[in-house]
Amino acid sequence: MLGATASPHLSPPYLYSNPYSFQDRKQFLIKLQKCKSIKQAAPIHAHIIKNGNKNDPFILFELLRVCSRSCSIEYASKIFRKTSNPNVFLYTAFIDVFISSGAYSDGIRTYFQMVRDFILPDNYIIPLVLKACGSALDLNSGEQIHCQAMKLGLCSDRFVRLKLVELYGKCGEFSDAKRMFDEMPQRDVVASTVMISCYLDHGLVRKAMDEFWLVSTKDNVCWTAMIDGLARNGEMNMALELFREMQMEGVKPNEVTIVCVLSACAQLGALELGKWVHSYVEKYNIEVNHIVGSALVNMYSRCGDIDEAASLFEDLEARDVTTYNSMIVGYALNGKSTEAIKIFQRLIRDGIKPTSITFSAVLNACSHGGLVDIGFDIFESMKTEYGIERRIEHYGCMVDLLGRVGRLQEAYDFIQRANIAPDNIIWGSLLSACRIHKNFELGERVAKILMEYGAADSGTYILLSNVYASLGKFKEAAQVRAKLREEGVQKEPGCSSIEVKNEIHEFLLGDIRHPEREAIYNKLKELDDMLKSEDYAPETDVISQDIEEHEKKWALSIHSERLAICYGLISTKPCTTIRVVKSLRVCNDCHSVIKLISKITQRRIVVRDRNRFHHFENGVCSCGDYW
DNA sequence: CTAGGGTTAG
Repeated sequence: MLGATASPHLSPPYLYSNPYSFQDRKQFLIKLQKCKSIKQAAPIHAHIIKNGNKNDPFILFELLRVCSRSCSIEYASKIFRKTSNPNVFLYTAFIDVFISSGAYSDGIRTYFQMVRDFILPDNYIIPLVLKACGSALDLNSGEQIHCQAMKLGLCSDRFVRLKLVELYGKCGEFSDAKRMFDEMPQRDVVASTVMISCYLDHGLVRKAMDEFWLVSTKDNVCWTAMIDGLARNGEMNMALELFREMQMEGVKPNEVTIVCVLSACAQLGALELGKWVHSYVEKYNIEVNHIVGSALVNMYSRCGDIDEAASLFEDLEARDVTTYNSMIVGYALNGKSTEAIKIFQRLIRDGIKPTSITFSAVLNACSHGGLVDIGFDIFESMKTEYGIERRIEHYGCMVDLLGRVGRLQEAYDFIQRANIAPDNIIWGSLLSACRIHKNFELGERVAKILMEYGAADSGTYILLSNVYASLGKFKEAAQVRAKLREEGVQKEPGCSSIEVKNEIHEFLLGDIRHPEREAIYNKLKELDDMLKSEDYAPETDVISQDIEEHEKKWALSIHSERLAICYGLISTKPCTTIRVVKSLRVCNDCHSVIKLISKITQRRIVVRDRNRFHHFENGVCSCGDYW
């Protein structure tokens, strides 16, 4: 490899003629086992070659293991290509390099190559490649390997079975998965966890739960898988409930559990519970590695406590690019554009390589802050300075940025000029800008482009119908709504939630399920009357046109965020901040009303919508009325 | 003399 073998006087004629070689060989093996990266291994490798051990299969095996740890496919391929007659061990190690780098199909291909070369698979390599088939959702290869395992009599092996369950489960073949699972001699917690995770991956929450309760000794991984899966399926409250139950059962959460629970808190905006989890981390000495650190920063910023997020970020011992990303996203979400850019600059100064996500975050911050020039500088630098491919979401940020400051025609030209095919999100954001800046001519042009797409989501349709409504073109607005219905695009129900005394209360449009509904609606009425004296006129144009005007007003005032705020007003102490999380974007009318409510009640109201935070204080919103 | 469970943030 390094050309050292060319000089015969450097290599002994026989492999172990050097009396020190045996000793050296053992040392090499030990040293390689300790290597975390190929960089650390390179000098040892050079030494190995000089010493004449370079064809030793055990040494080669350890070298390939190092490649696995540092995802060095190229280095591994070079080594492997030079081995003559690789055995099943070397194949296993080599394939593992592909799989741990995420190159599943290359791993699977190499396995079939091995079989063609008449090397018999063993009970180690079969589970390895089955795992790859599962991860790549390659059912076809998986079934072939299943057959081979049967012919070789390996199907009774516990690990083979585990991976068969995983393969079929991940591919959604639940009857096969269940059969593999049930045929296992004793159902163990690991196999159950695999089944549960697979159900949850496919949204089968009920089935996962049933299986979960059947596990007699649930360990923390099993609990974690269930908690995380619930959160991923939008069952945030159930996830947190299970977390409490886990502790009552005396099962100690690990780092992963903490990360999953923090993520659920972040999504829910459950600040109090998030804080509690944070104190739990400190109390039980759970290691704040960079993943836990990022999750904490993320939780605080998504719960609207950006100051706490920032001070935590400063105190972290382990920071990597994702930690920085979380902080940038946090500042952007909370409307602190300059701070976001400062973190970005610090990241660069600290010599960390930014990722595609870093740029989405920082460009998003520029867009929220209307920082056009800085935004374009950073956008340009992506390719020229950092060699990162600019993707559709980055172009989207730029369109957003131009749109926000009202440079609509430029935004349109930018889309036309971009060497990337615009999607409906990009057109949608321009459409939204046209509506806010009341450029209906361009708005309609964009609307027509969007209609041609056909594949628009419910948000796009609603935006479109709102533009028509604003133009007074009610017939077209109605047509869009009709099209929405006829194409079966589900309008996602808006849901707002508020955390009061460690409990999350959820409200839908016009919700009357809450036990304190009467007090809530009384408050709503009371505020409504006060608003009248504040010269407030509802913006009913955002409501579909097939209902009466007075009904429209009512439809607006029972928007979920108002119900949540009213509940906050009656259930929390005066002067405390009210924090509400909404699943959709805040509508224009609610935005103006909440501004007024913050003024009338002298409360700080923090609303997180689908895209960002609105910090309302004394009649003003941090978003500057553009979102 | 070589090796293998299930659950992590944006």
